[in-house]
Amino acid sequence: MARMVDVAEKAGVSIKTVSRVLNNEPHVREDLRERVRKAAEEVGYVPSTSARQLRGRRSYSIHMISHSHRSSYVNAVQFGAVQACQEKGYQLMISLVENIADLDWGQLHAKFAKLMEASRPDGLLLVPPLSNDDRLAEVLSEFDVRIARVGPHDLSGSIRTVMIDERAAARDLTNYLIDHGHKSIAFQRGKEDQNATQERFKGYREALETAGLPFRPELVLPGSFEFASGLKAGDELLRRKERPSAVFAANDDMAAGIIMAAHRLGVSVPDELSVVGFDDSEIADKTWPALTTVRQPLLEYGAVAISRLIESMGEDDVSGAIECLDYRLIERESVARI
Amino acid sequence: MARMVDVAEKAGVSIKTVSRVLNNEPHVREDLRERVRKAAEEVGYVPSTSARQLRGRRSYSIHMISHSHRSSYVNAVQFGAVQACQEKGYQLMISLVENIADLDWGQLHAKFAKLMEASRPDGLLLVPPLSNDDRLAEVLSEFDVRIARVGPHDLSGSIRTVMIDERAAARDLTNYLIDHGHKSIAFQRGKEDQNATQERFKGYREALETAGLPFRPELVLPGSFEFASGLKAGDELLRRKERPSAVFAANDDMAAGIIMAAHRLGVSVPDELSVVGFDDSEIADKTWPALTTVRQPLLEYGAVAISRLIESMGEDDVSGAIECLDYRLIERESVARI
DNA sequence: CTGAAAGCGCTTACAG
DNA sequence: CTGAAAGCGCTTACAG
Repeated sequence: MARMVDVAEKAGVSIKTVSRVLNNEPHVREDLRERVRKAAEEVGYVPSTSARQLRGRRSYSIHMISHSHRSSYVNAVQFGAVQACQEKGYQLMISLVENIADLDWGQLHAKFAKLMEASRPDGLLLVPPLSNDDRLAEVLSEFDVRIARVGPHDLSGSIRTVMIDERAAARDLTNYLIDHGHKSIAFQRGKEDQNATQERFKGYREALETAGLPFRPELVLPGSFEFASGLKAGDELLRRKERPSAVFAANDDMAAGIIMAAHRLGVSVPDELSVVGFDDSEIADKTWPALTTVRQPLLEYGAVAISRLIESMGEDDVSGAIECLDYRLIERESVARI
Repeated sequence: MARMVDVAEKAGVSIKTVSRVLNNEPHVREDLRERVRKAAEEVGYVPSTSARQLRGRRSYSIHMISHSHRSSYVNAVQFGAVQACQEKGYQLMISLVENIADLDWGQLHAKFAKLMEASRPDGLLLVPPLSNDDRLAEVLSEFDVRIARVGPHDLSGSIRTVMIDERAAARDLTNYLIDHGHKSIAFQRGKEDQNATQERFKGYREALETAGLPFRPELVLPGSFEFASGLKAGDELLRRKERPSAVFAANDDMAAGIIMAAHRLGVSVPDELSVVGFDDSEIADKTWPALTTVRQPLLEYGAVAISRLIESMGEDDVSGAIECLDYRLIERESVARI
């Protein structure tokens, strides 16, 4: 393994000059710079991460904190994050932190203290539902790390956030149903402590209001973002005497559950019931009929959040800029014109 | 941040003694051991990973090499691996290596050389399809890392392997269909370069043979393990004049595709066509009807592979033990008795 | 059984 | 613009 001294020797300079060139620092003549780069290339130099970490007091790593592996949302964000990290010479580490609701403040603090001390990441990437947890945000503010989060947020807090305008997307999707002639549209909510639930619901209501359609509370169903809750809600809804002509489920998994409930009861989708979801997750094109939904740029979430995090490492700026990315309505086969 | 000297001072011993205690090395009196442990606890000592890495020439990290994030198989294995790593004080890093088939030997070697030099993992965890690539195995053997892989293998090579007996599982599943009265059973193959395809197919044939049923080549369909290939194969199969009463798809995603093809053509599942898959992946209980399949212990794959890898770090033993875990047949609603 | 010294490969702080 | 020295926090190799 080539070290810095080897490069320095080859180029006929001191190791400090090599360090300057390789870290893109100023105060090196251009010809020396060239010579060093060439020498590094020739000896096949790769910097030792552990030495940089030890002396530089930085870890060159970012920790993504996730609550579960059973989420295609999380996995897609992770993929984008891994790619961005690889490009910038950082490592992405994954930690699973389950059931934080069960921990009191002290336990939560201790858990993260241990995690931070063991790996000392330069940055943290939070994904839903952890990115929605105010208590967690408060705990983390006590540590010296940059944080970025992904997912919808109202409050312009002090944390860098990458998201889409979920309310606008939910409005668009509801309008799509209205444009197809639907006047009686049910809405299934997701978990109550997630901003996604609130934002998507607000978009739904706003679209109804703008179109002059009545909001009917009995058409709002509870949910948990899980497939099983869609199955249950669909079953309940479809056994009613008066059925809506369409359902907007707050995510695709629940929409898939509603579709399965319809199959079981012999209700034809979309002819007797139109269904739309949200996210465009794995299952969206594997239901029958395939789901009309909104695509979130999940890979981009990860990539953008990581990039901002790394860019901010040098700066003092800890302000919580919110970055809104583009979403897209994906038209498939689960909506009928009536 | 507490360092080793702080612990040593508190305990009234040298830092070498602290190092011995914390690394469970011999040659320390029990009372000193106790004193050091207590001191470490009191000052809240957490070892510096980078210092250990730098001096010890080990990274305390394991790299999981994966081809894609769009695989619930990979994600589940990863989850098990992360947990095992956390328990043993290791870090799991994730790298994505796409399209290695497009690279020649030199490029492949260069790609991995770069990856290994940048992060210097102590071990590598390979998952399908990368764990099936003989060329990759050859390239990796040139580096000084322990390797473990997950997934089916015939050959008792020189790489530690964690798997299930896929052939036996495929036999069981085929027998399940036969026991339900099916005599004409189609089989959809997966990707041809994966051992899973070969093993599952062999199990299917063996079961037919044992039951005295004829093997009919026209009932063997090509596939790629992807949902779309199931859709295509199902469509082709169901348009034939003579249809089998059951299909065994080499994984769940294809089985889900076949079910969708049936819905589209108005063929009732399972009444007119029974379908079984393999893996028990995310989609298996979200199809309609839900899939009868074989569950692989994916979390356990990750956990066991990581444990074996870490255990082997001290040893010289580089033999490629194969470890077979238990599988389980999951009965759902996609098979009819005829 | 215990410890003093050296050194892993870098970056920081300082000097010229 | 360039470099010699010190040191990050451990483990290795050696001595007693």
